[in-house]
Amino acid sequence: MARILLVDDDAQLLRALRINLTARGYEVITAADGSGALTAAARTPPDLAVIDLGLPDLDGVTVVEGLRGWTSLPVIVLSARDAEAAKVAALDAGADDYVTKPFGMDELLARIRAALRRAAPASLSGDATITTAAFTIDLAAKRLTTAAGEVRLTPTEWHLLEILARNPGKVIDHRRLLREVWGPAYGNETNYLRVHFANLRRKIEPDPARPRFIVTEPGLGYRFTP
Amino acid sequence: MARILLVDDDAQLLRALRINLTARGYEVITAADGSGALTAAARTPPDLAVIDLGLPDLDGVTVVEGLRGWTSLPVIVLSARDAEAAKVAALDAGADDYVTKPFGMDELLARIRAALRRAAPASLSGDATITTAAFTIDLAAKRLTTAAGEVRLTPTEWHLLEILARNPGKVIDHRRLLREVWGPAYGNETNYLRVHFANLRRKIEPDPARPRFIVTEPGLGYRFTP
DNA sequence: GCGAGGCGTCAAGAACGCGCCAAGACCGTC
DNA sequence: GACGGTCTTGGCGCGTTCTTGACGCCTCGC
Repeated sequence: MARILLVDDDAQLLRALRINLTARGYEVITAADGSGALTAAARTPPDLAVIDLGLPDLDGVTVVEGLRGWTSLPVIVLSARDAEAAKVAALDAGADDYVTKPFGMDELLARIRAALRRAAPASLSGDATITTAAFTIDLAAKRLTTAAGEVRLTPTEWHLLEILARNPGKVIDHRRLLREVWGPAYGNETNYLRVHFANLRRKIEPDPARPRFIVTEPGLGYRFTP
Repeated sequence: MARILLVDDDAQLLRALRINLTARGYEVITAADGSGALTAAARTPPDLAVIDLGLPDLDGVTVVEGLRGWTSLPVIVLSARDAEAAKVAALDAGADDYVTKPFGMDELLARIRAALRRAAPASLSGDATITTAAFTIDLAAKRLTTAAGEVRLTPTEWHLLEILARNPGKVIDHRRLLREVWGPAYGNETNYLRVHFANLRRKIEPDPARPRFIVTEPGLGYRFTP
């Protein structure tokens, strides 16, 4: 089920939330401060984040902005204050929802459900299979079959192919590819892309020397053309 | 701009909301009861709906379910009651957000912005295309097609064209073009512009010697005329 | 009429981005 | 501890793109 990142410096509350969420089948990872939250999100990207505004190191709004730089996962902000200005700032920074402490657990759970429900179609986007003249991608099952049979891809190769396949015809930035696959700290290591796309092409392109589906747009990025 | 459907039986509140929203550039349609809301939404589909829970005819939750049957537009529910059960019911019925009366106008506006921002990529996707008599620019996919077929542009050519195309009809300063493409340290190297615009014109103008779409404004800058 | 500045054009060298190869580092499994 | 798979890192060659300088044309002001 969905993985949720909890960020709060109140150990009590963190524990209560973790118990409630795991009891309902969510996978929970936690962080006690802002920088910890950002690294945790980069290491094991969650499907949703619940972030307290009053963190010991960074402002909650800063954390939201840090996440929004490279991912569009839903963010629910918690806050002890009822200040309207803080709500507006957090929402405009990219947060999806705002819950004021003290809150009822059922309400938070309902808001989490609502946020995940909204995000679901975007990430799973309808048919989870994409077919081209040379191969078929089953995104849900993580399977790729060519005329010659099934092809095994490494995790990184999947990640790259998935991003391209979800935006068919569009050029995807070097930076965006690096950030989404390797984390927000990356952005200039284009050699990573060169190597992994070379491997990917060798596995799925009929003629890897003259790629037809994974096209390079020099200086811009890569494009998937079905 | 975005069209918003307001549903409330309190004429006072309806008026206040309408004034605030139209002042910010939203198009507003209103309904005073549930059935009116459903027919209004069907006739002129809004981009977002704000629905009061306590309506004279139908329950607000019923209205949300009625909308969810055929559209996925974002719904924000208003309610005078602070009952948690009602919040949970509304959110699980498909509402995206829940605001308890009395609420601050700024907060509601921020929540509307957040909901619209979330919905934007799904409904606008691929809308970033500009068409002229000679070619069409797809900014999202970084594609430019003329009558003769697709044309490949270099990164700098894209950058320059994009700036002009996003401000159609407006003259863009030499300095601004240089700063946006080459960085803040540049500002006087107008020869760069001459060379790259010459290349660009050779690729996209029907008669590069007599440019029709990328016009030079001597001493000022360049202008894009669709 | 004449000079100055702005612009378009061209061509050559420099710089860059990309594909490719191969060796080393890392990690979990047996 | 050996092993296979995967990811990182560095280097090389090639083609493209960018930069740079030079030249001629046009317009405008004197």
